[in-house]
Amino acid sequence: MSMDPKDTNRAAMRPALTRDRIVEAAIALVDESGPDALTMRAVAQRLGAGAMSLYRHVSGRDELLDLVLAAMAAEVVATPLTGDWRADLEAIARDVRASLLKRPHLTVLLTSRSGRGGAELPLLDRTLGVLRAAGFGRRGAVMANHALGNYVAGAALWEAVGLAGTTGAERAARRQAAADAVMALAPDQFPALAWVGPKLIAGSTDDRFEFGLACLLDGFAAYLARRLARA
Amino acid sequence: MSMDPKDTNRAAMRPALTRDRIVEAAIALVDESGPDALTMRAVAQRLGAGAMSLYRHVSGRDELLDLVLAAMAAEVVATPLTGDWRADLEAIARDVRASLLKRPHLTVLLTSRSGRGGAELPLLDRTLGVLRAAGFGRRGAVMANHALGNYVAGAALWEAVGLAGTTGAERAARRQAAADAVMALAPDQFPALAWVGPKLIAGSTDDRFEFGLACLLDGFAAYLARRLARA
DNA sequence: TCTGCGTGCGTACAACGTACGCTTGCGTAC
DNA sequence: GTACGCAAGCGTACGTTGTACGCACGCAGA
Repeated sequence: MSMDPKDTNRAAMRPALTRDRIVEAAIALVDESGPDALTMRAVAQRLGAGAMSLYRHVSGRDELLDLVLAAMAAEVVATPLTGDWRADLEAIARDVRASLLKRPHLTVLLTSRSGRGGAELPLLDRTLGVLRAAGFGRRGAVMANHALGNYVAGAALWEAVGLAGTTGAERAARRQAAADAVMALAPDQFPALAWVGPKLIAGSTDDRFEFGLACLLDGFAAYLARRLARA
Repeated sequence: MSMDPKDTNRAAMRPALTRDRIVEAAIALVDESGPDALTMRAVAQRLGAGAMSLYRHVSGRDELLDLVLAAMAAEVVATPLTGDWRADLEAIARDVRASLLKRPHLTVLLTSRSGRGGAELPLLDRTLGVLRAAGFGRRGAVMANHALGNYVAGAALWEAVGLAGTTGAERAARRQAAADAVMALAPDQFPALAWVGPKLIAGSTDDRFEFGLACLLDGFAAYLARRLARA
């Protein structure tokens, strides 16, 4: 009797709860329904489980968020390095940005949370390695890493916040509305804004990202040149 | 009887509720007790009022957050411009960073929220004006503005998250703990990390900010030089 | 004096995170 | 076969949150 397959009165006929399955469900939930949807009850329901069952595998909502962050960090692709430091740093920056923008809701959710888990350590090591090979000293490498990280994080966060309205059409409409609002301002109050005019929303966000990245790397190159000249 | 000063059975003997007073109380609350303390009930209590009274002046928590954001943006000091574009951009970047770091809790709270109010327009106009005078074209000015904004926002956010543990002593301890954790890693797993070693936390955050800022502005200068050469 | 009407607030409700303790089924010792 | 222990799952309950609803009061105009 105990082996009777009909004995499914328990909801036990399901893949069993694990940390990984919980994290996966949480990510899917946020992807579909936005950051506010990440509640313990919703995650549990998605797994066909009761809310309190999650606490057998996760110490609480906070830890779940940390695990989600770690899972995202682990997903950052590791483009093979070429040996050209500039190309390598560009690749790293683009990969990280792409990973963050793939899940804008989570990006917004997670930027207000430090790296409590060490999930970003491989990325950090990669970046520092490239900087070292490029000729940076220890101090310079640390500072350059921070500069690059700050820029990429800031850009991705800004874009992710703007992507909160999910659909592409809605995003375009919002951009246009913002531009119209700016255009409607008194030109004498904001002369520079009036000067740029519609160009304020011209160009893709990709282009903007690349511009800033190029400027930053130009700065790195200049620093390296000065450093080399001193030696 | 109605004019009897003893008629204070109502709690009406208080400065009266206004949007401004509510926003002010909210900011003070977050400053003192962290982002989680910003609840409608807590704000009301700080004003000696009932929770629902706030809703006469503010449509809800969301609008209150927007108002707080606007108040912070309005607080950014406007250092007089010198005419030297590089010095002016540096001053703007430092002012914004300083304003954000003055209230790290609020910075964390607000970065996940786009500028729904137009409070940052004066700043935007200022920056674009400097870029225009520096010789940027419309498109270039917009991109440079974004690059600078992304960097400053990213740096300030990152620092603000780290500053969540309020006291200076606690911050230092946390930094040291993080460094120790990194040092304890297997050097063969993270060779570049082992290479930088204790330098990972050397230097002030101010220095790091200045380094990235200088690199970015070097990149701007290079762009301007190329642009001038083409013309 | 009567009639609004804006301001403040008390109550109530749904949703949240989660502490506590019960049930249930399996692995092992006798 | 029987008893036991243990871990996984979950039901209930509590405190806290944002806020909808409607009442009470004091002052303006008739």
